[in-house]
Amino acid sequence: MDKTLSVLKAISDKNRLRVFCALLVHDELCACQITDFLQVSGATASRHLSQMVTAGVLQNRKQGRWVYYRLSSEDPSLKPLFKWLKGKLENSMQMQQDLASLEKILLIPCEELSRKQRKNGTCTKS
Amino acid sequence: MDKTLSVLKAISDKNRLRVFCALLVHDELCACQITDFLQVSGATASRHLSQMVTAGVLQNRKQGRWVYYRLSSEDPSLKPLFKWLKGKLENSMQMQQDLASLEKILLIPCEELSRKQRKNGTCTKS
DNA sequence: TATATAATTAGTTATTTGGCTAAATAAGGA
DNA sequence: TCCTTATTTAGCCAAATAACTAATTATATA
Repeated sequence: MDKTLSVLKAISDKNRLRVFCALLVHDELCACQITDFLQVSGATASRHLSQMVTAGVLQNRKQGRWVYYRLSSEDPSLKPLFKWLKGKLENSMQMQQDLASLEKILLIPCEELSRKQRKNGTCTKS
Repeated sequence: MDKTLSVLKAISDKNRLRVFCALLVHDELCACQITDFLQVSGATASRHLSQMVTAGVLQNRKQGRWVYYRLSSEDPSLKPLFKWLKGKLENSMQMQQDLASLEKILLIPCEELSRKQRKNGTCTKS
């Protein structure tokens, strides 16, 4: 039950659920892209991501200085949950807005995103 | 997304998930039975229950002074989630212990449970 | 090797949450 | 009607959580 609880907790926060949604559509996203998308500090994004990894919802891989996250395929028993969430969320307003803003973010190279984040301290609009 | 989030939050607390499990097995339980089973104050149990009702996870019916709770059948889109949870939880240690303790609780008439709860102030073991 | 930098961890603070007791509400029965 | 009582609501407090900034870690490159 505790394992299941940690999975549920990992997706029952708005920002974490937004990350989950984003990864339903875009197989893999870099930490800096997720940071920009959520409009929170890099540290905050990192903590959310690591909680999701610990719960087994996400997995990550490090490539150079960049860390890429994707939905975990480790535990097949999560599949039905993921599928259910996809059905529930794919037509939500929030998700559509998020996907639109992601499209723009993905056009910007990671270097530039990171530079912007460094400059702004915390992430701000545009 | 907010609706889905409230469903997820409604089941991502240990005590609320335990109530959910109990109702997977026992179609309907009285508030006082749930209170005794969770070993928390009646007020606390009531708050958890009402959160689950608000989220659409449970429904209730009042019969005289007693209020009975069951899993909601209002929203069919929740079915797959419930089914998934059932599969994940039905063999958990916690659930087995809870079901065993529920068996004993169900032997006691509600009047007696309530009397005990009133006496103890907060609920205590045995 | 030294510097720059993406990400994470530590430390702090504000908010949310879950618990309690006490008071209020609602329903049955004398 | 008045009293009892099952449940809920209100008000409070402690613990958990999510946010930030600053410090640390790990990696690429000059």
